[in-house]
Amino acid sequence: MKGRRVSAKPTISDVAARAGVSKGLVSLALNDKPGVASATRLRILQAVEDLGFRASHAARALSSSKTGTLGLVLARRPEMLRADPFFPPFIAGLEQVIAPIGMALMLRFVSDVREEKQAYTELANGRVDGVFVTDLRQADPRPSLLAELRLPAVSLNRPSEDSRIPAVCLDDLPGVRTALDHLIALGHRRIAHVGGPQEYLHADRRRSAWAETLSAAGLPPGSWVESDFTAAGGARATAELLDAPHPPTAILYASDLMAVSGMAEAHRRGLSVPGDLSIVGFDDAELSAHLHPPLTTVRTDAFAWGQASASAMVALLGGGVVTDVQLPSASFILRGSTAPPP
Amino acid sequence: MKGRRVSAKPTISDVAARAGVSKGLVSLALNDKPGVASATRLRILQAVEDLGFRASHAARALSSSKTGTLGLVLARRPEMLRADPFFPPFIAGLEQVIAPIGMALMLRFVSDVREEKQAYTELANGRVDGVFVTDLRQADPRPSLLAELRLPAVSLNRPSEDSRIPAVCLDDLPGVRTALDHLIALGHRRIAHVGGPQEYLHADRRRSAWAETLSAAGLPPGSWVESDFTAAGGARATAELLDAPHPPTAILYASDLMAVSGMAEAHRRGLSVPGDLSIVGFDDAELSAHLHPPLTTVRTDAFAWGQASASAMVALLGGGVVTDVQLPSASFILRGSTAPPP
DNA sequence: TTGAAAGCGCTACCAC
DNA sequence: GTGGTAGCGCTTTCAA
Repeated sequence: MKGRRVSAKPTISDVAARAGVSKGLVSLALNDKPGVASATRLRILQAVEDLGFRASHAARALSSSKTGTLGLVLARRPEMLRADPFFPPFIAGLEQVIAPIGMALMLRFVSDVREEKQAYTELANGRVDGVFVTDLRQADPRPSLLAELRLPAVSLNRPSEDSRIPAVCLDDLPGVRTALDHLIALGHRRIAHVGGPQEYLHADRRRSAWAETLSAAGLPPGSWVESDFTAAGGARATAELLDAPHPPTAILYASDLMAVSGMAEAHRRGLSVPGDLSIVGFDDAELSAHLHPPLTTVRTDAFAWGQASASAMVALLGGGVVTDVQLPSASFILRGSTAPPP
Repeated sequence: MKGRRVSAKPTISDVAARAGVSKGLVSLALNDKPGVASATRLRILQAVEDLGFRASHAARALSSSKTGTLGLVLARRPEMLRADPFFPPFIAGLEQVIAPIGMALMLRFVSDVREEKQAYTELANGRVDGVFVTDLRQADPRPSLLAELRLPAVSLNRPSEDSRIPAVCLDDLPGVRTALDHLIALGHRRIAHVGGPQEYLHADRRRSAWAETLSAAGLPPGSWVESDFTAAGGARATAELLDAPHPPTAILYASDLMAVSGMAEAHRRGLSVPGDLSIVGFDDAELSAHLHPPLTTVRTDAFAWGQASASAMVALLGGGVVTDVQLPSASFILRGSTAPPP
């Protein structure tokens, strides 16, 4: 027999039949579109309720060519991802704005550029409506790839090259400048830097802000080493800096993780922090405020960044003209790991 | 005119036309199904290549009722998520097995049980083919919800209640037992515990393993406090333990994050670690090996857990009979934060 | 305001 | 082996 199978999910046709209207009307009512008499609308909504109807995403995606999902592809080595304090709150911020409007996030982890390209290509193929571009790199291939793929995108900060991708910007510089000004005011003259891979725009920018602030203050160029955002890397870089003939009295790190392992390296050498060596991190990780001494650092609001990025994406997909958004800059968090030089 | 629009994505019909065959055959060829002459198959593949054709996910999902996506919903407070060392490698493990077969992961963050239920309900509605159930809780509502939703699932460890959900199990106990045996062998008699929220099965199990091992060794019950997996919580719990009339000489924590902030709390009180207080964490976070002293801890292979979970899911969706999988147990990592009691 | 019907781009079934 | 055709469950015209 052709009757309603016992436990099959109700379809829009079932709703239409029960409400005594056509499928088309049900569709209009469900999507809050105009042109449905309110009595009819009520009847339809009642039928939806009675049947426990929920529209199929797949069907909706096919006929409207909107998936209701957004993509985030993360290209990083596992160790770098492991302790990254940025993405959890960033994603939470995204979710806070997209979940209420029925959208969801698709996540991809990739380990090299080839996989990355493939991931975007697959996502562009009817899996997502748009993607967030994070961790901008030098000569980043993604803006042009995404343009080619015609995949809407929102980027975190502005890519170096021109592109039509709207950007949600958050300036790290004020935070690191304030940190350095504080160190300089304390009397430090040899302030070193442990940076992230300079391939990343943000790592490069933090390093140049450091260099420029030193120079603006009339100090000689400081020493620095390019590290990799891992704990091991931070310790190694710190050792290298401390082994130099004229070791620094303060070190600015591009991440809290590296700063903390750098602090441990200093302790291992019998140096006290901040007595013998001042340390400034970057990120304000969950742990940082609870260390001994608590870590002086620079904070970036990843949650707000997520919210703003998601809002920009929603506006973009809605066909709006999206202009760049500027978020409050990174801020300096003064805690206990900085003091006058010995 | 009705011709091919200049830049529209090619469809399966375009491929069929170019190869001079029917859509059905193209579908068979694309999905490696039998019944296509190899010469024909070659011709089809060539046409696919020429046109740069990629099958639409939405269309495939609708007609096959398989989305090719898997869901992961994380219900936790933002602070707990922020520094969680488990999910990044777990997700990387999932990706390693699902990405090569064209599947992707959909992520949802929710903050309470109501949102959680809604998230699963939405995912069940044609957004994913199955979900991973993590962070099992006491009287967890999810097994029955998922059964009701008829949403295939794989859980990490076995829910307390009976359920047909296949589980991928990893036993924490051996790791914590070995850790305690080590402490006991060192001469410790007052070994305290800072646990996670006991609502979580894994937190509860770690606590009972601690209690049982003490008792099995003939020691009196130790003191413990229920904390929340945050750095602040770990420090607070440690202070409470240390303020007691007979403070412990060693503390076993349910997470590295709590252990590290506990260590800082000890330092703040002028206690040396491990001289005055021995500390054992749980997780082996990225930072832990690079602390001073390096943290003795218990390690769980989250990446392997992800791989195994994904494999179980693939088998489950493939219609196979999936039996529980047992992974190697958590292992004890002896480093520098443990020593004989003062 | 409403109904009927034509797709969206695939998969799957049934003939030949 | 292969071609035709009927859906999958929606959205979106176009008439009425």
